[in-house]
Amino acid sequence: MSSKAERTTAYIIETVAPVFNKHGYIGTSMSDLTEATNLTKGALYGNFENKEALALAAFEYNRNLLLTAIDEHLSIEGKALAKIENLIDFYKKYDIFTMTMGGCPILNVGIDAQHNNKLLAAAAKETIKDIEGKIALVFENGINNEEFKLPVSPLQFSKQLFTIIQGAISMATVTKDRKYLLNTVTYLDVLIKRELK
Amino acid sequence: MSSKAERTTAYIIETVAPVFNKHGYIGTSMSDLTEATNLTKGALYGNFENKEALALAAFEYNRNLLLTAIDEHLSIEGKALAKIENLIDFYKKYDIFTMTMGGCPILNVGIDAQHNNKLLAAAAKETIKDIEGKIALVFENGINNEEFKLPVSPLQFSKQLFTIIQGAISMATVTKDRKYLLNTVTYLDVLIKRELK
DNA sequence: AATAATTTATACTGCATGGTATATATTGTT
DNA sequence: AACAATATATACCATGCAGTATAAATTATT
Repeated sequence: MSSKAERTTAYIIETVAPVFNKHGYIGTSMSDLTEATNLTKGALYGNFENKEALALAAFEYNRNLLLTAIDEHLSIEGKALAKIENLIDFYKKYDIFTMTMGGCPILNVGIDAQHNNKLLAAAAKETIKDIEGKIALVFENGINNEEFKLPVSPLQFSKQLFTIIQGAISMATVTKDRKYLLNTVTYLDVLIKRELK
Repeated sequence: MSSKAERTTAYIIETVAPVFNKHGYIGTSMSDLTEATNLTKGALYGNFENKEALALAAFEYNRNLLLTAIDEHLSIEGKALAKIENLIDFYKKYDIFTMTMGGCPILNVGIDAQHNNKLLAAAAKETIKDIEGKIALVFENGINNEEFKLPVSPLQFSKQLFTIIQGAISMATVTKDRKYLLNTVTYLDVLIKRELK
């Protein structure tokens, strides 16, 4: 069983993660975190070196939640096209999925950290690369199994797909209107079936 | 001619605008602004009520730069399709266009202000609505002139177009890779011509 | 040119910030 | 159960924050 120390560290991370994701690195104060966790500064600084280490752990936590969900949706039984459609379907409720984490971590951290924290900005960028790679892998399998052909390389197609998805997330976030997610997803379903020949 | 006071107010806004856009509302301190403007707090508070009023004026300034550029690209001589293509072409160099303002104001302010400042968040949302309306108007004209037909309403098509564009901007921003803009624009050119029948 | 009005600079609030030193409490080990 | 090790709480830095009162300097008006 995990030690008490390990459990509080984990508790801190998961409690702190949505706070950082919502208010950003600079927008989150240490007292915001003591308030959220009901712990004192001593506890936080005993478990993490400083605010930056906390923010990085928080992002990594959200990032893993997201990557795990994507993996799950891409690893269902069936053909590559079904996996992709399943992933697209996941983004239909992406606002609900990201609700507990306080919004899309890639977008929030990626934009917030851009001019405020290099490590966080790099982590957001890396996460995009990871997701694009995961999607590209499924497209590759589809091609190898002679399921369909693509007009461009698997990675390029994956990038274009994720760009549109991320556009829907951005618009839905800024306008607080989930219709952007719904409409984009239905559009993507049509698009995918048309492009994959 | 404008008075000295009017000119300094304008000077403050245009100097402060990129600072706010880069570092966000909370991430920008009054001393950041005195440093950027080479003015003192007295001068800033003499021209603006508080930090929030400064941030709002700064966003409005960037917003107007953007809306003006969009208007210009949509008001060239010729058919509706040419106007749309001209707008899409504008976004190919959007990173360069937004460089002096420190990135896309809609995205930066829209995400940053989300949980930190209601007025700024509302302003970003409103700007999206304005842009969508402007694009939709062009599509409407194209339909009325029997230039083409659309699979959905002009506003809906405009929203879908802008969602993809904003996706490219988000991805290019977070990954610091302008290829997302270039590739998305070339993709949109194909898409538009295919959809407009 | 003299004066009134306005604008800017200076100096200063009170409060919040990230971080630390140390005392206290809790945990794990023998 | 006793003790050592570790984790947490408390109290405290120095610094930075938004904002203000007032003095100095600059405009604008007569």
